[in-house]
Amino acid sequence: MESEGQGRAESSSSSERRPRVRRNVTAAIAQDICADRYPSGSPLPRENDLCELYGVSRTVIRESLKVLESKGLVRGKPRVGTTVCDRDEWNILDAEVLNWMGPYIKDFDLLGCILEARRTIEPAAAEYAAERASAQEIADLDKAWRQMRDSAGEPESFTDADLMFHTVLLTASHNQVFRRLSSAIHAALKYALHASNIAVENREDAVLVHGQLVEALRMRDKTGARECANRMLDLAVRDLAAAEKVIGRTR
Amino acid sequence: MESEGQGRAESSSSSERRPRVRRNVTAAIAQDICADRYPSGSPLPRENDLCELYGVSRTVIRESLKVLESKGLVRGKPRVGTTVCDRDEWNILDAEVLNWMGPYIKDFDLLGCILEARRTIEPAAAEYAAERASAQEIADLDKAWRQMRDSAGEPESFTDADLMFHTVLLTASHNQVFRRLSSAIHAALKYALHASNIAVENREDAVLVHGQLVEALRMRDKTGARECANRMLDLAVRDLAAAEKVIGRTR
DNA sequence: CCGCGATGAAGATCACCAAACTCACCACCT
DNA sequence: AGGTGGTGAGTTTGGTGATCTTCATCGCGG
Repeated sequence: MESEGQGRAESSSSSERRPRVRRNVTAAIAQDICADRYPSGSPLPRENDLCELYGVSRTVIRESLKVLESKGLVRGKPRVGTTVCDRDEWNILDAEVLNWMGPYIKDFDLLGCILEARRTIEPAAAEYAAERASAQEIADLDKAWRQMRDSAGEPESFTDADLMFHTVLLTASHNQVFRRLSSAIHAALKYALHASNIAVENREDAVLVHGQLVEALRMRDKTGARECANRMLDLAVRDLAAAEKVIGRTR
Repeated sequence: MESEGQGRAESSSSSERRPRVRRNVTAAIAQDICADRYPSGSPLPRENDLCELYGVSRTVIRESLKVLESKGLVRGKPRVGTTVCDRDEWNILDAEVLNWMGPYIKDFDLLGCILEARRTIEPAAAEYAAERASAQEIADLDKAWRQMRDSAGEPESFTDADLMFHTVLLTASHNQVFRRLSSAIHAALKYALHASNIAVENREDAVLVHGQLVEALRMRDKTGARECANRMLDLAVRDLAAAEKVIGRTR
């Protein structure tokens, strides 16, 4: 109607083509939920209000809510409204959810759980990878490792390489469950590693162990791979603890 | 033959009396995809055609497609069409997806992967459960175990109890990732156990090991719990192999 | 061979209708 | 007279269909 605000003709001209209005709206609502703007257990505004709040039509809002519902973030009951689900009903194994939560993960509890899971899963994945990884995958791991080695002093690059390393490792396990888990954990890892890299300055030991793991995979040494993964995770535990201390002190 | 298959009506919540047309449509499309009616990599019919195929309006179709897209089953490109994603892009860690796939899991590869993952995860979860399980959770496990013990000859009841047992076990680990995984694996397990219970007649050993696990948890015996879980999974491996042989012969 | 427009399909909005849940009000019973 | 219970209006989500916009694609013509 009158107030528009819905960039109709001008906004689509040159700057950003946005065929994805809905995607942004979904993310926006999700992030508002993650940021506790809409606290757990309480109702969301009415759909019509959400339309105005986010400046889109009700159809878009509804599609977004359906997606959010399918990921367990909210539960829409027929004529009573949409309420935010409790955090442990969220599908935290979904990459998108984790991405939305990422910046707002305040409790180290979740990061701890993920680390615990990694501690369980990655050694096994490394072992499977030792017998199943393709040459290409080993090469990718090696490439990621070299990037880690060469990017001392560049936390950005280091984190990227680290992420790549773990993603490829899980993929190389050739287990569909682990593979999927990797894409989910990727998101959480991004923030955990970021925190770690802030807190920990000395990454040489991590580089060393990662390199040994690649070597073990190359040798198809299952037990060696498992041990390397274990040592890698020992370091991760240490780093998370350090990060927790730093972050905890900061706030 | 062609339609329905919808009969398995949500074992989850009790008063599930939501009219929910869209939910059914989403499931219908998803199951058609899982049944390879729309093969991987090929385009879905146009949205307007889907409207007629499933007898609903375009809005409902679109909401369904958005949900499906958010779970990685399909990928909608702006003005090109919606295509079915490759199977390994599907979010198989999503309970709904697994439920849709369930009846159509034809490759024992996925079941094998899940079993592999369980072999990795459940012993660790058992160990964590040994130190963290609440009295209530142990009681629930005990209850599930007794139901297993007492339902010899009733595969239905036995499977239910078995499912309950593993779900509670994962929950009792008090690790959010495992917990979430449990609700996902639950769906797959349902079909795997069903197959196993058909193929294997003697469940006494399974009952025995499950009982020992409960006992270990009660004693807070971490290594004992881990060992029991390992033995449990040895049986599961055996059972899946047996099931594979039987099913493989059947078709 | 290149560009230009026609075509077509998805993205997005709007205006409805339908169903059912809420709540307040009012009548009826104790 | 006061509490209980039914009823009806209003509200809110579920669902439909028409309409407009925006581009990707393809074929035609310069």
